[in-house]
Amino acid sequence: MNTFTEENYLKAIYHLSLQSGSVSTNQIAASLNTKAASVTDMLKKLADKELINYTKYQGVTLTPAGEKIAISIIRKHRLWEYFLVEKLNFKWDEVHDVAEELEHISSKELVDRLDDFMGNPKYDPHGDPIPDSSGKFKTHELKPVSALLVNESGIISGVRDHTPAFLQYLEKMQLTIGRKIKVTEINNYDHSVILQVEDKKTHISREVANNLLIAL
Amino acid sequence: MNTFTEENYLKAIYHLSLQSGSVSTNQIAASLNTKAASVTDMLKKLADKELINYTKYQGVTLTPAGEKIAISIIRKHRLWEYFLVEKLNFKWDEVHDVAEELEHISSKELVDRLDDFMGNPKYDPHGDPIPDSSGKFKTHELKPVSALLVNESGIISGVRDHTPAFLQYLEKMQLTIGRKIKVTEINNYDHSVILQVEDKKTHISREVANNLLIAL
DNA sequence: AATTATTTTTAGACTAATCTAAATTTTTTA
DNA sequence: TAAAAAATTTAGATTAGTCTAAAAATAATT
Repeated sequence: MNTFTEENYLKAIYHLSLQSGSVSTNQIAASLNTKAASVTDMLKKLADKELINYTKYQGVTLTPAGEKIAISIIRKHRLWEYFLVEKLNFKWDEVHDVAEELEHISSKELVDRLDDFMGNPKYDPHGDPIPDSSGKFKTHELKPVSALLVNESGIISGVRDHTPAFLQYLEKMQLTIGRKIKVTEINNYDHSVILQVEDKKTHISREVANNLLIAL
Repeated sequence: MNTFTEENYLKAIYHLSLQSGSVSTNQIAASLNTKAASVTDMLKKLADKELINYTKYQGVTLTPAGEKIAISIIRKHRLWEYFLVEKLNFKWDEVHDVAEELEHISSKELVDRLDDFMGNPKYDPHGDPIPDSSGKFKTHELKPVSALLVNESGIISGVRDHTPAFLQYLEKMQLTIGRKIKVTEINNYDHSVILQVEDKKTHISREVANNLLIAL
């Protein structure tokens, strides 16, 4: 088995890889709030265990074994988030930290049973896909609201920013997963957007429009 | 906050205290599968944090602060066991190790909501009482089946041995929590006991009778 | 009460994860 | 392409938890 710390490194590398391919020491350090020197030490250890491909100064990628572990942690994280929101009535902005702890519970049996108990959900409360027991999941194609033109519409299906502040703002604006929205106007000075949400209009900034994702 | 290890020491000391009052270094070492030297080191640390009363060579007791933590860990352990059995269909002999991990999840909010979600159960799957949110719980008076005389009866309400082997044996014999039993015969050579359980008779050894607890 | 046996503590060492500061390598830029 | 800047690694320490072996204290027994 791996330590919590090793799991957190693998997860961080996985998430960073999705954007940059190969991941740098500093990227990992920033993402884990630690120092580059600490990262280097851990990279050596993970390389020894053949969970990452690492050559000095060249950045890292996950090996298949490392990716498998990363995905299993993400599966646990997202299933627990779903549980917290759907069964224990947590709000979607309150679950992250608790799920960060729960994701390290090792029992595969537990996670698979939890999955069944909840009816095998496909997406977590933030719209992120939940890997199945074998690690497979859909990478759905989402795009930011800011990519829509006037009169185009879509269904809110994810967020690019998971911070409580952003999630609380969306909640207040009723911009939650599953809602249908339509762009009625785009301000071409500040790129802010006016949306038709159900029966009322909502004005959001460019930044919010960039971080709110929709499926067409 | 405290580390997992500290929590495990406090829990062990709590359980051992119930029987012996003051707890010795060797008792703790045996209970945690560690060495006496390691225990001494940890006792110093816990004493520094004022979670235990410790004087060299004299054994330890928990301070009120230490006891509060121990009980909160036990609350979590038992609630998770209840969850695993009642919601996720684990068997009562399968839950201990998973609960040993889950009990260290720190969020009090999580535990209290879990408690409510399950309808605030009073006993865990092995019949042990679940402390409430403030740490209070009934210490019910149980006695072993071996203390019953012929023709006396009672309701199975707890076990003194929590090992999977014992629990599986009880399951097989249908000697599970809530069942009513009556002693029909006691063999005065080996002290084995013949029980009436529902509509059939079951023969159990003295050892089993010692570890099976009933409420009158 | 003296000696033996047991228990407990201390001393010193090891691993995992972290850090700061210095050294090295890579990248950028003039 | 050489010098400066940025990124990364190494060296050497630190903390938490553990261990073995030896020393010290307590308990048991003759």
